[in-house]
Amino acid sequence: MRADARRNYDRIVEVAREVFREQGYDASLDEVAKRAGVGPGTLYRHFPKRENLLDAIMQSWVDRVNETTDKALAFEGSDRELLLHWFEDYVGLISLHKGGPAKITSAMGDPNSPIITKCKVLSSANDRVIERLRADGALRDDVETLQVCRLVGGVATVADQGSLEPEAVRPMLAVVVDGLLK
Amino acid sequence: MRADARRNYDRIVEVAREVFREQGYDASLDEVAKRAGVGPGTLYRHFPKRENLLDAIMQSWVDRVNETTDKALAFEGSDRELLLHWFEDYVGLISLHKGGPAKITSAMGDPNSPIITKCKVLSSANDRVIERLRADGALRDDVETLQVCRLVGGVATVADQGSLEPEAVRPMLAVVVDGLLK
DNA sequence: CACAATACGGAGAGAGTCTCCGGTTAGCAA
DNA sequence: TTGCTAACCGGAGACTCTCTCCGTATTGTG
Repeated sequence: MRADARRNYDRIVEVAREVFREQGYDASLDEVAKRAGVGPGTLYRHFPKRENLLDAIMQSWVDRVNETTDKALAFEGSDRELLLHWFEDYVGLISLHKGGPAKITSAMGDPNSPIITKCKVLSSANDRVIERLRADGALRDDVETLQVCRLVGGVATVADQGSLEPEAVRPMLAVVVDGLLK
Repeated sequence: MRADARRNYDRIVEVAREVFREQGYDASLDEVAKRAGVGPGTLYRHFPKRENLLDAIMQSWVDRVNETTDKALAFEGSDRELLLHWFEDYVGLISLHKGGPAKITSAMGDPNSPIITKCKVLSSANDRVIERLRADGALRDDVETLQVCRLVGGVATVADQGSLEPEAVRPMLAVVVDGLLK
């Protein structure tokens, strides 16, 4: 990759992160290009689809997912509390910007999504927590990771679209937790 | 309302129902107008916002909600089965077209939404079921209707956006049911 | 049958997406 | 340094969708 291309690529990602945070995932890409000081052509060459841009934005986010999971697993307390905290973390992780929870959760089941590798990261993280609980014998038998991701993703999506406070989200997550544990 | 206005109004609603079913809630409104044989001006005069059109579409749907609720309450079986069946019905009721679950569920908490009266209908229906279970002493103490609507709406939203089969949705609803019952 | 009042519809402004291609620049070889 | 070429840039513009404005047409009434 040529140096000027790299420069533009990085700048676009940086600006897009900012714009998406301000205006949500539906923000105008031409505005992103404008703010990054490049033409629309440059943006669309680097990121043919909106989701390719999202994928690039989420590159650095992977580390945060893993760190968060480590901390969640190191938690000392009841299984119930552990799972509830993890779900709250999970919601936080996918709520990067307005529209994020829906986008990420629906990409979860689509092998052709440009952000599928990011979904895999998240799914694996969730799996670590689930397996830990399963090993404790705390979980119901028929629970699978994808299902859990969808359930918690659903709560996050509703919270995102209804601009709910964390205090309104917790009780919903608690219901899911209770439904999953023995 | 003048006769020609009434005619156009009805025709637009009828066509919109069809177009939304075919293409989802994001369908072009100009296309709706075109198919209804009216100009865009006419459509936007009757329905200033997309949601006003949705509200009109859902007018006849109210009866179906009430009928479905009656049937659900007449169910003879365990509380768990009753609630699971009701949730499946609920998902079906809000899955009128692609984008429906998200739209309806997020309008649930917004008093200014044009479809708020429809949300109230749904919320009341859900309340009837919840209260019946509460009277049986089957429910946890801190359960409230709005929360339940959001939880099930979240599942429906995820299912809608991921084009999930009913067989994939049922286990998720079962988790919610187990989390709500004592 | 005439005449308000009401409603129609399409041209077009504005915003967003995305492409195409003439012009520019980086990086390398001499 | 200079010159060359592959790689890259950027913006004009085609297309789509939303929504408005206003001259024209239709309805229902006195």
